[in-house]
Amino acid sequence: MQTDRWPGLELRHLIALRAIAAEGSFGRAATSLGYTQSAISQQIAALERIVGTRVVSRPGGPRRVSLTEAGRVLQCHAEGIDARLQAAYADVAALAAGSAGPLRVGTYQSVGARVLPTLLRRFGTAWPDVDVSLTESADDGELLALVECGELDVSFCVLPMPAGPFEAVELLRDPYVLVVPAGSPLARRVRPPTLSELVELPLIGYRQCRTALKVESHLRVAGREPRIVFRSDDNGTVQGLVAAGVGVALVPRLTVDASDPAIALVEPGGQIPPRLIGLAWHRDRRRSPAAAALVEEARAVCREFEGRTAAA
Amino acid sequence: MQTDRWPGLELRHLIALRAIAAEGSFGRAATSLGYTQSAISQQIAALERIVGTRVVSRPGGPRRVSLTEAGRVLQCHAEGIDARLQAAYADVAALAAGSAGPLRVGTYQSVGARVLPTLLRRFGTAWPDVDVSLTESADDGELLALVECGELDVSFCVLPMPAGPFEAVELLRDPYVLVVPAGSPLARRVRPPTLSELVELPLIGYRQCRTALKVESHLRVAGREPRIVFRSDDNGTVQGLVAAGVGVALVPRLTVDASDPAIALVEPGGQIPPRLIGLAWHRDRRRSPAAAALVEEARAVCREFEGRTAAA
DNA sequence: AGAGTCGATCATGCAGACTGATCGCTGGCC
DNA sequence: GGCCAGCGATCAGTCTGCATGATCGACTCT
Repeated sequence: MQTDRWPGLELRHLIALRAIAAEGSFGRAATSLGYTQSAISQQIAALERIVGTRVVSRPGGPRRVSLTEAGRVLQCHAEGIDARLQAAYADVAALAAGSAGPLRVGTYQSVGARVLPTLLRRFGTAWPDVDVSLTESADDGELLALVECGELDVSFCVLPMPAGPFEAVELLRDPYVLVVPAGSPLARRVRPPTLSELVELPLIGYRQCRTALKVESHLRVAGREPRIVFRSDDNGTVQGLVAAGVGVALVPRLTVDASDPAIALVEPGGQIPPRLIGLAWHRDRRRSPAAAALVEEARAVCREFEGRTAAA
Repeated sequence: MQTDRWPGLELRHLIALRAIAAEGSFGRAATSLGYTQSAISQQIAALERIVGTRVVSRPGGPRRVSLTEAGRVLQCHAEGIDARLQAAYADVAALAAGSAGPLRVGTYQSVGARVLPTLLRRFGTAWPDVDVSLTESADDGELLALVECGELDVSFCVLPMPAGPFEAVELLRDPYVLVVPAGSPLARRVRPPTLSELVELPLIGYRQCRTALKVESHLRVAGREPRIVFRSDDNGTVQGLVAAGVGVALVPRLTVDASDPAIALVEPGGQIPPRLIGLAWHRDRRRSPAAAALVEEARAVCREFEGRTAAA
């Protein structure tokens, strides 16, 4: 343990450092932690004595203090340690709940509608004791944040992931399709529309989805700004707007309910890279047998799913 | 910080837990930490009060204590936190040393002889202030352990790496070649020798190299046990033994000094996957500009190197 | 049954963490 | 230019709480 390098270092020192970084002042950090300014002053003094370097630069006078470079490095590691403690807490809590404990899964609409039903049904028969709880969000970054702080055990996500203490497996490649009204002339076309044709169309887009931004910037490569006539994060709404003739939508196939007679799907021409859907978990957390089984089951379900759509 | 989940938790509790896991007894853990048994007893009691679960199972009587499952989970996270603290220490120490500080690089013989000279020469002219110190080992696991505890900044390694808090880039693919004595009939063969022919030959192997084991098990697939007539970890020795006619050696091309007139190189037939050489660093440590530059320079050097050998 | 080993517990002593008050410094304001 | 407000450093005092040492109870092995 750190015994041999930084004897005397305590978590409370790192907590104080972090509070100072957040508040920009010893006094405010103190009140935010329920201490007095004097206590914080002494804690930082102790910390600096331990690490042997100044970690907070005090400009003097009524100016905000800031971390030195060493302080910033230290704070970064403090965040990592904090994350690890959160993971430990989540693990111990999960262990205390036992195998009957909840398995908390993050998901979003498209995955939820297509692969989750099958997955949950199969998993439920294999692990009847585990009760799965779902958390849905339109933005997978939000879900990953919950995974990071231990409030979710696994979560669907779009690959590549933002940086963080995560591990993930790729589940399936979800190609983009163009959703058009059923009667549209586009639906009868033989040649797929090119990227530059796509840019000309009135598009219905998402509001805050990370993948949607990527697709739009992809369209932008064609030279012109895509014309987004409406934004919604609800797949049903997007599809309904297309059916109503408001515009067309370039969306991952999984988000589409293909049985809707009011719309038709068109393969877009330009090579738009498919959306990669994965299943992610906390790198540093213990993988419970149930969670591991869920991941395996999800892979199996998605393999079948891809096989089916490829055959169709 | 953990303030909000486990108030009162201190590093010393985790240290005590770890000592108990290592020693198997409160008393021995106490003496190993310089405490009394009573103190350890109270620390574990406090820890269990904080996390809300028993973390050490005390069988009673003169039997070894052991960690409960929760305890083991906690200890695993404690190791991670310890590693993070070591990384923090290394980072702060490196920062204190300034840009003139040492850049400690782990390497092994073959890389050292072929790519390091060029790399160091170029890096030295670009970063004259940085003094690079080298640590050599025949086993890259040893080097990675030094990276993990912060005593090396970057290290060459063979991919895929053992698990650990590492990141790495692939530098080059190093194909295996068969080293035979210069006069050997093998050197004049047109068709490359097959795997099953290789197994028949007297082989000179390595002693403790992780990659060597992989190659030998690869040969074993051919059905028969390869006949290792001698083992050495020194590339020069291996090559000398081949030259002396003791046997032949199946080694990565980088380890061979091709200018030696006493030996000849033969392309082996069976598809032996090439050795992948990478450069690894600690995932959680700050990448100093010098270290990042070294990595980039190494990639450049190896790209050229591969181009040259591919052309030859 | 007795000896020996181990952890739990209790009273005690003490280090060190926090408090509250005070001082010195700096920048902004009149 | 002088005053004031805000900030951190410092110091003495208090008190929490950690470690100590002795003792007790539990258990195993002989």
